[in-house]
Amino acid sequence: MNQIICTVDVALLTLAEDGLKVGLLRREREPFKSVAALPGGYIHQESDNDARDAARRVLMDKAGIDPPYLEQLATFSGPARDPRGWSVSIAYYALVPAQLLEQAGERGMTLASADHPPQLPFDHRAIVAAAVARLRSKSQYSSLPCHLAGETFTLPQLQKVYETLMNEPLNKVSFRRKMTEMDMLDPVEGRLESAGAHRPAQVYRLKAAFRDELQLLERGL
Amino acid sequence: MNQIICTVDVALLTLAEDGLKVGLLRREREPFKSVAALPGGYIHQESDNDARDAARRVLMDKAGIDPPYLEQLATFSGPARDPRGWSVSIAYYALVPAQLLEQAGERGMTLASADHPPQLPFDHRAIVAAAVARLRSKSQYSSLPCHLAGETFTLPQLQKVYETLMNEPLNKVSFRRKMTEMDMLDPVEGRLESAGAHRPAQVYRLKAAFRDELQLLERGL
DNA sequence: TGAATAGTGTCTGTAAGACAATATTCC
DNA sequence: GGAATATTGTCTTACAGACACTATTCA
Repeated sequence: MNQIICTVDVALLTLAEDGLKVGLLRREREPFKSVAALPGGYIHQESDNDARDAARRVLMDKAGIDPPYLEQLATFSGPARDPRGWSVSIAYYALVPAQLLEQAGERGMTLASADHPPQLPFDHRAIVAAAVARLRSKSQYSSLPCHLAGETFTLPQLQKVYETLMNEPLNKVSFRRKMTEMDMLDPVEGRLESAGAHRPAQVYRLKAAFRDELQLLERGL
Repeated sequence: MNQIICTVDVALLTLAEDGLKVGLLRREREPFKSVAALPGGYIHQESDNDARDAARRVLMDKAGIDPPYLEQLATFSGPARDPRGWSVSIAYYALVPAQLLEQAGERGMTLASADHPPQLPFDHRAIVAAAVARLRSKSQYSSLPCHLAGETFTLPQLQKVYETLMNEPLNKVSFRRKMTEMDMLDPVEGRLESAGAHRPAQVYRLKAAFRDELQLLERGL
């Protein structure tokens, strides 16, 4: 009997100077051997305790990345998305600060625009589009973007992250009021200077309670 | 080689007098034969064009229901959730007005509390919990609850639906302002009287554009 | 006419955005 | 001191909720 192919794929998202990026790797095997695609692979029944485990394993094995934020996105399925036959891909998306991706660059990972990705095999463009939509949607009313800002960051930096994701300028006073209200940041001793001759900004880090769990806002922004 | 089991399960949600309900069917086969569970079944590679098709087919075949709203919820997976072995269940949730479920009652469907479901096989309780959480979350800021109100409904009826889902009373004036702002309802000619001696309410129906697509609110409620 | 609920007008408090003043750093 | 950006204070505007009034039906 013809069996359904069960895989996981991960849209690894990060924020670069020129916008939101998705990480791609050249495929090591057929189909689409040596074509750039989302990191993905078969579920291993012996070693994976669930699909999330499989996604983590794939990221670690193929890119050397242990993502600080990983969430199930959606499952893509059908007879035509994979030339090998009827397939199911449980898709995840991960958020990684730009710094962390540098290591992965050495392992062959390249970054492509997440908003206008190049041609990709399978239905990976649909997966990327869904990941970007999910990220943008959740950015409206949650702490999700913090995971793109890195381990520590200043409020002006974090505001720029939100602004890039939401694609609109935010009111500085309102933004700070919201961040205070969310009560999810811890100030880090010492401060940080930016480009130079001006007042340095306070450095913050996400409170431990919000590393794995999102903080939601009642009214958005 | 041991193959992964690929199934779909559907949490069929409806609103009764005493709260949110989930539809259960007695299983026709092993495992858990004749135990009440969510409607579900194998993906059929020959006939299903994707997992959503499988979910529709399962609902139609086993309950005779063509749900007005059906959305992918999440995928549950692991070696232990199904005694047959490592399995993947692509879970969906469907919203059905109470009226529509009456037909299904004749086909053996029973309703259980969705908030406090009885013991269920597999990880069906987790699926129900996820479906309820998703519904409640989306009710805050979208037109989703309309699909529980039936084909046509009055604004007071719709407000009660929202109130039940959100588990809090809503301001009448604000609620109506929001509904007007969302601009998703068409008034139906004629009116409707409720329990009797008082002014009848205008009957509305969802505009066609919002039958399959949700309308989202900027600020919630 | 009275009871009951539908639908609307209006006031008030709260929260978001605009604007601007103050703070702190490097040169 | 001057430039530049961080941070905070305050005013204005928009919107959500409270309250109350009008509308419409049935008995």
